[in-house]
Amino acid sequence: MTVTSAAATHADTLPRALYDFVDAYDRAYEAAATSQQLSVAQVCVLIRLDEKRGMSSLATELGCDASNITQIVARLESRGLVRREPSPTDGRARLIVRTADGDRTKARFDAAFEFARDVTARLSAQEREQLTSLLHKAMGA
Amino acid sequence: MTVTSAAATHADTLPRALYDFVDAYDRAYEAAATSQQLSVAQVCVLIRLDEKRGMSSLATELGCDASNITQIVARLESRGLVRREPSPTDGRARLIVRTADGDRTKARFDAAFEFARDVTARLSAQEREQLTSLLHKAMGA
DNA sequence: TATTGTTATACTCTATAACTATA
DNA sequence: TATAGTTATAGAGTATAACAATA
Repeated sequence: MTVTSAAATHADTLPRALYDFVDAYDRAYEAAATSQQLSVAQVCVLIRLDEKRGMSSLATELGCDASNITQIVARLESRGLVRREPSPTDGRARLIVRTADGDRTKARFDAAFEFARDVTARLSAQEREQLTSLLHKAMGA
Repeated sequence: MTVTSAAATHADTLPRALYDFVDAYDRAYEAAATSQQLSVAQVCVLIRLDEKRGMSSLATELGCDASNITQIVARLESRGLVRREPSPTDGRARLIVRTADGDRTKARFDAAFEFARDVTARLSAQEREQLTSLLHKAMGA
């Protein structure tokens, strides 16, 4: 998804601000992934491996098919960023583990994704609190 | 589905709220596209055709390669949602035009994308103004 | 020479269906 | 029977490179 937050006359409406903000976020996220030669999908898996876990758990959380996870994990594994271990409790399952190399790559991704830090830096403590609260409310939290 | 997704825990920090909000927005956007049998990329092109325009202009705005646009437009054209016209002023260029059917499909997409309307409905007038303003500031506007 | 757009190619994401091994 | 994961397959997005036609 992509957009131009063009300086439209007075596109000062909330829907437009939402669109532009999400677009900026998504672009920054993808750029950070690309900086580590990763796709967004690969990052989505990599960052969810702070603890070892099974594929079906990942598929559920990411809202995609299990066969999808198989392929993404296979690519991450071929690059040495994760590895598969047999589950000690379930003979069918495999646990995905992020390797030390994967840890370093994730850390570099985090460092490259400056967007959230920029947002934080541009707002006062009170504004940050306000924004956090408004976003929760906007989502129906 | 896209693997761009969300998570389960609920930390009250701004970075986390940003991530969750963008994830919710992206998922809703994709669902609206899917409801019209469109990909997100196809929607991105379709909604930018309120006026006829060339491919390179679209490629620049969307931040992708021109060959990419060629393919997306070809798929939209094969479904009758857009058509290509020769440019009257530049023999190399083609102008992309959204057809009447494309107009209707875009309108149905807009109707299906309820996210922004939901956000609006959940906030008071003052909160909407606050959020709009905070998002602009957060982006460095 | 530079630009507009296309074609060919290759890789990735994604879902569906069929399959295995295990529960 | 149901679940965890894989394989095969196919459609779509994406970029790069090479190309044609025009500016």
